[in-house]
Amino acid sequence: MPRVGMTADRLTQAAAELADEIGFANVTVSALARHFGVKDASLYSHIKNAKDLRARVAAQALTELADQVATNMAGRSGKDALAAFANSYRDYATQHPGRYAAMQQDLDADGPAAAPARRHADLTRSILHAYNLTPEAQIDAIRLLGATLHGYITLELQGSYRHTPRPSQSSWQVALTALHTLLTNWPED
Amino acid sequence: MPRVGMTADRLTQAAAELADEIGFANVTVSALARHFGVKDASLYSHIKNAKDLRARVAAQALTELADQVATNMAGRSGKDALAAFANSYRDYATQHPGRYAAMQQDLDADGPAAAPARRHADLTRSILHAYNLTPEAQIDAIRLLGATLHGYITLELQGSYRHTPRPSQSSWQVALTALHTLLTNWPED
DNA sequence: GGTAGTATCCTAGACCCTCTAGGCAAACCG
DNA sequence: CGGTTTGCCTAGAGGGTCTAGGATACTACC
Repeated sequence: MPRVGMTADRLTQAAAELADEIGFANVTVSALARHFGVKDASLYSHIKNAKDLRARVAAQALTELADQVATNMAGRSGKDALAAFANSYRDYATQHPGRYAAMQQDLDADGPAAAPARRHADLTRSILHAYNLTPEAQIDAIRLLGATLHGYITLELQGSYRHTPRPSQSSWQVALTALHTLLTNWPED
Repeated sequence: MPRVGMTADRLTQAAAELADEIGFANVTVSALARHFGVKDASLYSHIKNAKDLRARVAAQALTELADQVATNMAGRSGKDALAAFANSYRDYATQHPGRYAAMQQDLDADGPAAAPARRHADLTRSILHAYNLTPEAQIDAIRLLGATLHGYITLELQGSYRHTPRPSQSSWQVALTALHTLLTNWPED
């Protein structure tokens, strides 16, 4: 029995790729073992259990995405930063639907995904610097922004916009413009 | 062996209640059979398979929610209608998280949930009557509205807003006001 | 290069969930 | 009241999760 050379990281990477191919819900310990030509039980030396595997995939995806967001936002501010931020999310979700789905699970506050999740919160806040908001307005704005983008991407990925002639790209542009206008003229009270 | 008197509808109803109690993901044929004090195999005379069961729960939830939305929106228009619509969704999701999760699955276009899903599309469109939009703007508005509300509710339910002092209710009100303002002053082009 | 130790992968097996096939009996219906 | 339907059953195959414990490929040290 030659050793395959599995490590937690290689398993996570393979699981992430598998998620994009067959859907995150179908990423099982068994499927992953099959992919490596190995018995199920062998994986449990590297991962705690199935939930742990999924959390690792989520952590990896969150890190990748945060890197892309940070890169694309570099040197931009205001509307450009907003667009870069939003488009990074949407593009990532389109290119890696399985990984994006992985990020949506209930992830434990002490799991491997906790640290990268905080990075996302910071990146989101950084967009709002240009828009001079009071601390409370900032919280509302973050929530609204996150909700809108996440909601749009989820529904688009789910296929909700496919049965209407108008291209999703147009609606997306309109949404971004609307968010920018809203942030610029945030209701005082 | 006394007969329990299961029907597809009673199973669906019980599955919906179970979903709210233990989470939609944990609603299995086995769990449902246990709940009725019956063997797993017995359920398959009433439902096609596990997927069918879940689709039925989704259909039931969609119908219930559409009824509530329609009731709460009756006689209202403009901002009142928008608020009634949005709050109906949010309240339903809060009171019935399992059922709300059921609605988010990929549901086949020919499954039991197809008809109620169309009702929701119609109800959403009816909100926009008051806001005089061009046909294309209407599509963009529906998408943006749906995305924002769905995104907000999903994130709130997921607990994303629990670790910040500001009450979610305040942010929700701000979001509704912002949506109303946006719809009232929809960007011409 | 031999040997001791460790990490990797294995077999075996328990448990849960899904679903099919076929049997028996309760309920209904003429 | 006897026949048919239908509801629930047992039996069992197949797949996923996970633990315990055994065997072997590698590593490191003498």
